[in-house]
Amino acid sequence: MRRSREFIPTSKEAPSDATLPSHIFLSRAGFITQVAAGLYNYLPLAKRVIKKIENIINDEMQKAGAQEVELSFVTPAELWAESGRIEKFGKELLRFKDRKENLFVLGPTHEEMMVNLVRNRVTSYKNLPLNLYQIKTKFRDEARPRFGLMRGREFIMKDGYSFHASVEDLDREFDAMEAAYKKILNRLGLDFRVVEADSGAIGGSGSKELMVLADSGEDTIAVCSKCEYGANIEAAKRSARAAIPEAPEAEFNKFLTPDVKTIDELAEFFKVDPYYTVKCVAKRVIYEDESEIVLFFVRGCDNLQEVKAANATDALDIVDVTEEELREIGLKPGFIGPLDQDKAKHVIDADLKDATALICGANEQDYHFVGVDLTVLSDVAYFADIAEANEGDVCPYCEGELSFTKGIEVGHIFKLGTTYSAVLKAEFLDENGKSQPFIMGTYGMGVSRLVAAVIEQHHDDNGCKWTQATAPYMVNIMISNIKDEAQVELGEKLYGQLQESGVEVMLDDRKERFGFKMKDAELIGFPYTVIIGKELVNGQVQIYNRQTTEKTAVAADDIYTKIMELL
RNA sequence: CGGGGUGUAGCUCAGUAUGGUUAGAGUACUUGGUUUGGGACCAAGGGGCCGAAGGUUCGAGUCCUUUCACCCCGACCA
Repeated sequence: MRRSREFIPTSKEAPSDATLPSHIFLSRAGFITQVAAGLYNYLPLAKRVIKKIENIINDEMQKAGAQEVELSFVTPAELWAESGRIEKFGKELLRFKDRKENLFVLGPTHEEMMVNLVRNRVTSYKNLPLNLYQIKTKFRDEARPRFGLMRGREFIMKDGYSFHASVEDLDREFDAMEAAYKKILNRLGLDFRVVEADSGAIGGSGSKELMVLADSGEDTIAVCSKCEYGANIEAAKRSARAAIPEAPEAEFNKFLTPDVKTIDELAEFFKVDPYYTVKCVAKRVIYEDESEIVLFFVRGCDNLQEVKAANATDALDIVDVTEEELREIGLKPGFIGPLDQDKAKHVIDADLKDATALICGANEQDYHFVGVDLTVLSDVAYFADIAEANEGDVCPYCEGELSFTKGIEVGHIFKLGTTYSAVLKAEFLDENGKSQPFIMGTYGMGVSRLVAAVIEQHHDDNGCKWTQATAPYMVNIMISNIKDEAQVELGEKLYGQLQESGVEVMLDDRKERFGFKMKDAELIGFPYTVIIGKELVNGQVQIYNRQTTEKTAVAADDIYTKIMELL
């Protein structure tokens, strides 16, 4: 393509609200423009990148035996009512009526549609397994879209669904999809981690996220220093502490602790490590029809992990409570301990099971207990893993240390089991002629988010640095001075040669100055720019490598061969 | 959904406390000229319902009311 002809509106300034590099550079380099909150147009360059990513996904899905379909974007709300998700998804589902007053939604994900497609069409175990996927625009009416393509309301996602006759077969497919997803991300040239994750609202067991590592990532992930273990902070596990501080020695007793309310104050007051204190985090736990106050107890050195807490209580949601609400049910904020079980439901962190030598609130204004032995609660209290892993904690699988890093969630795979097939009555006949719901898996990958993720991981102050697999064009031929006939001649010749060879090449034939065109090339991020400029009189041109930002001199006669070697 | 902010040229923004010629700058765009290795310079141009509706006033970008949109922090987020 000739740069003078292609629609690439680059600009010096980014939209005022853009904060992430991907948002800034994709806007400035003319890949995307914003239309409304969370809605973007993809311009020619972005479209090329998207197609490349889609091609790689298609290729790997093909190899893994998955089949591509495309389901309608507008979907009948009835299906969502049938699965019960019309309530759960809430306002994120964009609903509207057609001229006949029938209610429809714009698909935010397609479990229902895919199950509906397969049910009553696949009816025998002989036709299983089956893996169907699509790459399609999705719509979620996010409360707060932000970060450009990273979190739009309209976005492109590859979503796949597999159907199996047995759990073992689902496990096999799940592993195969994980392997395929890894191949895709490797081919795209991304640095990523596969991490254990919370299953979220969609339900199911076995859930892994594919995280592209980038400082701007919205998710915190814990990774082990020694083994492959990685997990979203929401699901991160840990082994018991290796170095346990020396235990304070004290007989069980009640102590006057006036105004000592926080863990810091408490640890300071008794001169003990916070490890030996008990922290109470009170929350209001929301269920489908009701809510209640639940007291969560963790060690003073730990924090409550709310997703774990919600899972431990089967809650739909967890919200903060005020001190006033606690007083109303007879609790003393700042002095709440786990020994009185009668005022509210308790959940105690598993790490406190059988713990001794503790200091905790006495449920009495200005008093704490010391020398507390929680073994008395071992059989009566409810213990669960509700504490958030900390940096420096011990890996649950080896003796390595956990550290935190930020990641962009670009893929999520789950074992759904029969969650959807059961409610939607999608069944097949097994070997014994018995009717069974399909055992399902689901595999998502954010295509438009991947475009942003590539830039988050591959950019510098001057712009994008596309990886070889994602670059909209591999080579940019820059004619420094368009009035110099020799430069134009060589540029045109090389342009023709590269096109002949099937190289995706751009010819910058604009009547602009050298600096302007270089800045533009860097902003867009072509992997290689051939600079045909003033050195041509000496028979030399240069290759600018966007990755290394180095320029290499090459004899003009050899430039075609040199470029072909690089690709 | 709570709290806050902003809507003026394609883009980034002044101007609004105190109403008053024809509404500005930078950038981008058009034309001519100079320039040609890191977003150049000179000159001449085109481009605005000042988010929308209503009101106050002789007069509103500016004051009042309503409304819409976008953004930021938080909650939420397969």
